Amino acid sequence: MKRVTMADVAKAAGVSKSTVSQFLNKRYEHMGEETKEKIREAIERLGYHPNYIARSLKQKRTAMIGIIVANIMHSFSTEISRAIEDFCHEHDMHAIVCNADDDPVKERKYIEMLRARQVDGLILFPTGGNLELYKQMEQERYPVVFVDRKISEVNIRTIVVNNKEATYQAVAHLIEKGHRDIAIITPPLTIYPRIERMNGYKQALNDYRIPIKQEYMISTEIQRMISELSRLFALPDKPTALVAGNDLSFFEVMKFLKENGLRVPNNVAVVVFDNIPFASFSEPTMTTIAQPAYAMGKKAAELLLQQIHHHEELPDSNLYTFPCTLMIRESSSRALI
Amino acid sequence: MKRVTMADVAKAAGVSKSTVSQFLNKRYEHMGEETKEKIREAIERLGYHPNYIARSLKQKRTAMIGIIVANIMHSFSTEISRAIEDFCHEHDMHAIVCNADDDPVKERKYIEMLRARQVDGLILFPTGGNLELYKQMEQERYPVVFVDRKISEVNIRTIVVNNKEATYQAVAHLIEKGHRDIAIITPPLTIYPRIERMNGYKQALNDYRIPIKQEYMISTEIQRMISELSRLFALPDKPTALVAGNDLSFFEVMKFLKENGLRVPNNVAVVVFDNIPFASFSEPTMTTIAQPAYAMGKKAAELLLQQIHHHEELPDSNLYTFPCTLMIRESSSRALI
DNA sequence: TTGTATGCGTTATCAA
DNA sequence: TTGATAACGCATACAA
Repeated sequence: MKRVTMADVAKAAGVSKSTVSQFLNKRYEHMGEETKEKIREAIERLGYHPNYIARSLKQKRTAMIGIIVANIMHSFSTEISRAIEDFCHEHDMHAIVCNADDDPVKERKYIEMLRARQVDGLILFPTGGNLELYKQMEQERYPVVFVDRKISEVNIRTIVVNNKEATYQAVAHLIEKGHRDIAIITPPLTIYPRIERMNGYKQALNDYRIPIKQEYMISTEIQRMISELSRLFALPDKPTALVAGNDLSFFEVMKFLKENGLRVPNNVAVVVFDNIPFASFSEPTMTTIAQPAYAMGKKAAELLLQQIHHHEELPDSNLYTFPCTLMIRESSSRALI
Repeated sequence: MKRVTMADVAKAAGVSKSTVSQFLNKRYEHMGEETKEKIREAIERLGYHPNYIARSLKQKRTAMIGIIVANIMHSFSTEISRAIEDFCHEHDMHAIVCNADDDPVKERKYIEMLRARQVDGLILFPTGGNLELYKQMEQERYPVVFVDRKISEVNIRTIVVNNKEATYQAVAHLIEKGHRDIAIITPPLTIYPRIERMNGYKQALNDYRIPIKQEYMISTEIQRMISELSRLFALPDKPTALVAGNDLSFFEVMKFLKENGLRVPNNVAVVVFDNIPFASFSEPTMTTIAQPAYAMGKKAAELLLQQIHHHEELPDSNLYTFPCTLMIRESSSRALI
């Protein structure tokens, strides 16, 4: 398995390495037809394939970008990654996807690993736990785009959705269907979008003059959700509607309801913040707050490649907010009388 | 953003490049404590980070492997990828995931791209459309593991499941519940596992002396499934049970049933070949033929890293068959009287 | 214990 | 139009 190099090709074709290099880079404007043919033949005969590692070393670019997602188990993450990959593909770039599991230590490790591998830029779902590192990249003008979470301490282009407004709209929808006992369940309020979603929930209740009850707001680890839900539904004034703060919370909710023989929407209405692949054909169909993940990923890739290729200055605003769509389906459509 | 190199560190610390290199590779058995300290300090002060590209060029290894999956939209693919990544992670390797979309042209392109990037090995869901390329890798002894599909023309380690037996078992289960009109729907029979599943279906019917009907066996593009299902359920002897050959087919089946007001399992029993994330809490819960995807991915990674690190010879048998588990749930449990 | 010299496979600069 | 030659940043054999 000894690799054949450019030098081998050059020797076989009876020309110099530089000529072969020219040929490979399609810079054969003034190259003798006969020379080209010799090289072509030698490449074919030896089965030569260029070594991108060597090229990258010389050119100081790898044509690769890194993606560090918060949690690969969220379909939101995979959908965004897919969009980024598609965009990269169209621009002769490649993407390496890493999973930080919402852990700042892993995040740091991956940022360092990817930069050591000389990726040309980074798309990051920031945990928020590596401020100095973010700042360092900012001041080095290393190409970076943040997705899903705003980090106010740094000035880095960021793609987010209108978490607060979208949740507000969903809660308003439930209220208009007659619900007043509306609970919300999210993972711990450690990151920006979860806080914003919770704020949207509170704002809606406020605006509709419905008192906020602490016991209706659950923010806890996925593993503890089922037990918290038991507590919630043991209350004398149990909720008639439930907002799941993301897809993983929603799965826990569904497991809980199933186990306890609670029917949707008859016993409780459900709305979930996230795209659920089977929402449109589950029984019942599920009302979702759909994030435009594909468009967001595409935009992130676009912004990153812009930085990589044109070294552009940051515009005045570096926050790109995408609107969500409330997809009203059966799980929340039954009016409460 | 000018990179700081080992030479910079050496100069700043007042030592030579090689000493710094020794230090970085933890070969400081006989290194002066004072020298170490100087180097440590210089690295810290300059913010030096090693360049893995340069290191890879020299060492002729990148500590990266490539994964080329058939179709990233299958949860099977993502689950396997995740297992491979986890295993790599434990062994200080990294994985690049590419999506061939079951297209031999894309597959070839990715194989060439990944090898040009000098990945140390490849895990491949082979399309079957690049035999010469597979053979070439085999004879070059380039580390490769195949997953999901057996390619009989080459002698490459391959991880598969017992497609035929598992499908047989699922169909037998339906028969024992009283079904005799059992249909099966799969994507086109272009690849090994789909053919095997279909064979398992036929074998079961044969063994139970149930005549095989051509019109009960649908193998077509995802986009055309809904219309084929319409045809199927317009038959005078419409089926009472349906086997979905994979997750994407299953989604089409569910969409179709929903649109046509057909209930599971009352109007039709359903079994699906693939892990469905929500199978255990959907309404009804879904009977699945569960593939041990995580274990398969782990094994694939293990076999690959073995080849990479130990250049081992192929054992007598290069086929690793994993058994599936029939998870009987509500969608198929109602006995037909 | 540390330094010098050389090479990894490519591209870029400049001559010829 | 093509060819020497010097980088790119690191690792390593060998010398000091």
